[in-house]
Amino acid sequence: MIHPTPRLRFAPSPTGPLHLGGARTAMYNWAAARALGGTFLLRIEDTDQARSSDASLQIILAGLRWLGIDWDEGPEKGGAFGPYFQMQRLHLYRQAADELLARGHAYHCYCTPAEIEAGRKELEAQKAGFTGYNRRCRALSADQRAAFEREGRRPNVRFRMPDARAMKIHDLILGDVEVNTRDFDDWVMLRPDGVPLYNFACVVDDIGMKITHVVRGNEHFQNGIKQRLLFEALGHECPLYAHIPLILNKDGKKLSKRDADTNMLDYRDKGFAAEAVFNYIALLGWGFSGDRDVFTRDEMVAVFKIGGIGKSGAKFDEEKLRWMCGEYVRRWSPADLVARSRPWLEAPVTSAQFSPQAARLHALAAAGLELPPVPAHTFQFQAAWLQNVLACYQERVAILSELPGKLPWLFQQAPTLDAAAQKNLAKEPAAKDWLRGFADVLAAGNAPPSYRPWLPELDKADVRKGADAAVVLPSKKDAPEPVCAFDTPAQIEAQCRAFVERLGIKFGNFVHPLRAALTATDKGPGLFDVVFLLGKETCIERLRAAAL
RNA sequence: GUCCCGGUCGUCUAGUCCGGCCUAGGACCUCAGAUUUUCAUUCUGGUAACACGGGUUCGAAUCCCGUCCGGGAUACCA
Repeated sequence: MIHPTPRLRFAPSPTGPLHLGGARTAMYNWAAARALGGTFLLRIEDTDQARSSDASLQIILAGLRWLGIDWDEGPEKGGAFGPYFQMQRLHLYRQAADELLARGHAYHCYCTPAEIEAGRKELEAQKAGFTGYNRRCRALSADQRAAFEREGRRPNVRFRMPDARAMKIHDLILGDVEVNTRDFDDWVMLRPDGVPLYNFACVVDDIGMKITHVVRGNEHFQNGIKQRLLFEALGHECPLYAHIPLILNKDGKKLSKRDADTNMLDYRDKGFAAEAVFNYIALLGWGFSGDRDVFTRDEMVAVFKIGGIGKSGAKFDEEKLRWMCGEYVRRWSPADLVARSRPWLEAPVTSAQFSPQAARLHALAAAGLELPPVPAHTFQFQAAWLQNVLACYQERVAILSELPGKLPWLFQQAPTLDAAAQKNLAKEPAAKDWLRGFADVLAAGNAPPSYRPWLPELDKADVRKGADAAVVLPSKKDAPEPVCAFDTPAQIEAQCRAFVERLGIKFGNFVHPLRAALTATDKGPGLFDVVFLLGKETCIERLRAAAL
């Protein structure tokens, strides 16, 4: 047999957002298609008309795009095997159903839901192992059918399952599994209105779209049995199946579409990096190697094999996702860091659509935080300074939404001291004198000029006079001393140590009130990077204010 | 009820197919220490698992059987 071009699909139903499990299924299909050099397509299973919506579709597509899962055929793309929406393929299902009806693989069923339920109850009462549809309409005479029709009953079409056929099937992940058709229903293929149900539409489309590998959640394993039989009845070879274990929630149960916090876009809106989320999800049931957890999409594709997916369910661990995000944030170039942080920092823009800015507002409001106003022109006219600022936070942030809450000391004229800062300021009785003294040291020194985002008249010129271009922050221990027209952090530190020595106090004792006065908190970048970023005038002002 | 699947540190996993290199490796979390002007990063080290019981074998996390536990399916949802 000539091996056909691998074709894999992700077939979501637009009845809710893209959740974790769906994202992972899409990812594994995508990775397998890329690894096999095949085609990855998207098919929209919108036959549940009551619950499908265009809004859900858009959210699903946005989620996939955000994760970097691109498709070769499907919505917005087209392709030679379309249409890719099942509701646009109804004629194909009708045609296949007629064929099956004619060949005796399917039959019309006139039972009402109540009758089906009654039949099931009866089987239960008999303590029958199988308690599905009682197959009453399997052998209806022409007269019986006509009578039902006269009653106004509209039939659906059921698939005639083989009576008791032992099947040995192979699954790429589960291996060989033995099942018996007696444990399965004569399932409904087509509703009376001609809209197909999942198993039927799925197979007709997998045939029509020449799908070669099906990777999907384990909840579809039994459907796979029905589908194999349908392929056979239709005279086609079935694709290779791979049923992957479910992602479990904290309670160890199947993740539900209705778990709001599993919407992929929520992770985007909370500030998680897309690559990190991708990387983390890939790890839920699959291992890159015995000793590496962080890898790129390309690296994944290079080694991905469907059979390498694990068999047991995985619980989602947000702690590890968080760590993963930090790993990615720390790998970004300074320019990337600025670009990716921007939506979380910049003053909100008006937009009818979703914007990360809007999400940021929510996040901040929820945390009870004041907005860190980073004016748009700061990005434009103080780019070097801002880059230094953010670089100082690169290893202090894992999720971008955490960033704004850390920056008020740089963007407010008089940031409010938090409890820790107040404590550090009050600890040493002489602290105020020290601070006043250090203000004088700075006044005599040559620290860079201050940039003050809070001033109404914002200077669009380079108020920093090139200081940030000359000194790359954060300061590193063994880095060569930069050439700068102003005092560098290292030089400021030297001045500080000399000052402390003159005073005859311990450096460690001085540093805490100094940080408190300057940053209004007890955390943050290196102290002398802080002085450098704040600039001469602002530092002197804050030190003298704190000394009052 | 019936059918199917699964079960290695708290969590994600490597090892299982082709028994010995496994006194079970890595990562997250956690704890201790180092570095240090805070926080963070980084580094070092520690705690922590083969669900249980029987086999087979010189030898089992790996093969077989049973038990228990967990999950999925059993829709005119997908």
